[in-house]
Amino acid sequence: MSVGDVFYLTTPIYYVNDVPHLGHAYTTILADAMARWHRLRGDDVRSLTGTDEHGDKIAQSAVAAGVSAQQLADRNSAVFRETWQRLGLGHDDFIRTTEERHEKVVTAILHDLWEKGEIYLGKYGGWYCFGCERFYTEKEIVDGQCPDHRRPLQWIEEENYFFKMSKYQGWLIEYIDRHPDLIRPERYRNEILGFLRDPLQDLSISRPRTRLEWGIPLPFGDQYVTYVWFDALITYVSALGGPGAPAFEKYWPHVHHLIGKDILKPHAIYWPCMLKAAGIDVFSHLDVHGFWNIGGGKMSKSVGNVVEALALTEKYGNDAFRYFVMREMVFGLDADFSEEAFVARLNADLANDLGNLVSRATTLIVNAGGIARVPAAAELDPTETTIRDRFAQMVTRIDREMDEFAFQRALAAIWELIGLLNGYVDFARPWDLAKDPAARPRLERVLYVLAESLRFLGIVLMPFIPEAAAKIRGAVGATGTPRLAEAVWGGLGAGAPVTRLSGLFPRIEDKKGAAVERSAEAAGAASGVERIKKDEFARLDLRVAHVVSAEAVPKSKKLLRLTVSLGDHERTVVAGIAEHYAPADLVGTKVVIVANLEPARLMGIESQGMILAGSADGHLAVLRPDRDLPAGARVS
RNA sequence: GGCGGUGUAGCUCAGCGGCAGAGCAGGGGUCUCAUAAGCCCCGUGUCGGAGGUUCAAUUCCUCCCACCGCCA
Repeated sequence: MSVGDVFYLTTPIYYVNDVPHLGHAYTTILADAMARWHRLRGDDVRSLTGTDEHGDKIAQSAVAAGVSAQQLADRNSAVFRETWQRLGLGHDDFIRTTEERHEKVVTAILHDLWEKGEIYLGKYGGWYCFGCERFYTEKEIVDGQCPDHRRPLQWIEEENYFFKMSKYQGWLIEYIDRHPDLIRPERYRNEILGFLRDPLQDLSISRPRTRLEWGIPLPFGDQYVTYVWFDALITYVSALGGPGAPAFEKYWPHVHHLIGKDILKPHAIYWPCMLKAAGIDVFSHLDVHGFWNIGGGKMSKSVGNVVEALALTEKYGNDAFRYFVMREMVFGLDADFSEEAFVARLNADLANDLGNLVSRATTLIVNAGGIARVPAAAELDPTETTIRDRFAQMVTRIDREMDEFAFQRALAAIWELIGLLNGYVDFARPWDLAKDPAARPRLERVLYVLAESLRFLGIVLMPFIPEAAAKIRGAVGATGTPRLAEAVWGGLGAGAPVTRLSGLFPRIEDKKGAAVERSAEAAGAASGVERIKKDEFARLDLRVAHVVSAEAVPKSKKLLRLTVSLGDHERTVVAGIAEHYAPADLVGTKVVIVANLEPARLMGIESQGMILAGSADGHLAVLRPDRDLPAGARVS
């Protein structure tokens, strides 16, 4: 790529039936860093994020919450917006699928496709559960019944509009073949090519209003609304004003879609076919990242997980969080997220290497009374010319790595320089030079190399850790918005006002805590029980629940299916107590449940919680409050 | 079941035909400007297993095992 390029980057348009979690944050952080990198280069950048707000799930959640779909969407969309703000993540545009500017473009594209004969009315048949308001596949069905409601399913044939996607199969395979870097990394490209070896089906793009009102009406069939995926993908285009709009003409030819691997198929298959049919150029790149596993380490033992990951930003700062997710994960692959790994990175890379370098360099300069002059290139010794040359090579390398979304390698390149500079300080020994008046010229040269290095680092670090980068630039007297063009050796003037900058990234000293933890683990190993802190216990949401109904789960000896009330709502809980309690023993009584347990599927039934019971020698007793408490009362 | 991927030092991974590498962790040494940070030194590990191709295989091929992904 060359400087001054146009760059359009999109994150997925996040579905608002969920709160922002680590996965959303990761994508948005990458997008922010990538956009900052291109701005630094001097490119004409536009970045987009937003929220996807139509569809079944939103409509259902709204009913459950007792608000309108629009109200729910407004509320949840705002949560995303606020989260990005809190994490310091910017974007040029935030689009919502419920906005008029979007609906207009969707309607226009649908109309166009209908006129071109790309859409037809067809019949679809499937097993439908009126309780769940959804179709089930043959595999999901248990004994011909809905796995959730245990009610007979009905075979429904309904008419829907279909997009003639199948006819684009051959074209798409050829297109992907001819554009090796369309889908990156390669593993996902191969996955899509593998998928395309089987026949492609036409895509249902409508839902009848008898089932779902919450969507964009089809312009050619007012009994229907548009299927969410068809609607949501078009945001990438509608945010630019749609085909023909000035922003569209400028930015669309340079679009990069950044997504997680979970939404690969709609982006790599539906979307290019839709674009082709609509006569719009296919996006230039689809960049696919992996998942964070929150499994290993401390967090798995705790109840919370995803939310805790975001809480680390509050604890350690946005920059540290950004740095960790970009440095730890190889773009495209999965990685493990744990507080231990986070703290290890923070201490080793940010505190020991970078923070300490900044601290010692600025202290040395300030102690020596500042830097007095800019040395001529000829005065540099071999170590210093190496540093100068390595900085130049580093810029080229970051550019290359960022072109491939290889954030981890771009950061590794910067940290190689940081290591080199720490070595240079030890080698040059400016504290000794300061004791010898005759060594003053040499001292000034060394300090200049350090100050200039910090200025350089302050520029290239900006996309990755913007707050720290600004502080570093400030410490060597650089102001304003940095540009990559300034990342040229020798840019720092004579007598630049250097100020001491210490504690940029304080070390996380948790030795005491770690020791306590180890001894607790040792004690736990002896007794078979691990000790936990009080706040860990507090993460359990224990509630008094009123048992509304109970029934044995068919074909299971142990399981009872209970419907319990928590006062403001009811939920289904599956308990392995059928050998000890008859359903009638429980109905009408109050029990204690773990209310924030991750839902689990038992015998095809989703259990949203766990009943507390004690057991010994084969006897089992359900815990019940010995005085009356209202359903929903908190237990602590 | 089909297709694909991965398996390399305690951990995370790079290398992908020519004497086994990095970072972290661990051990030893050293400086004192610095955030008890830095710097230097220390790694024979059946490169998952078994065959094969080759002058030479961690690297290519076949089979097997384990894990993962996509599809059914």
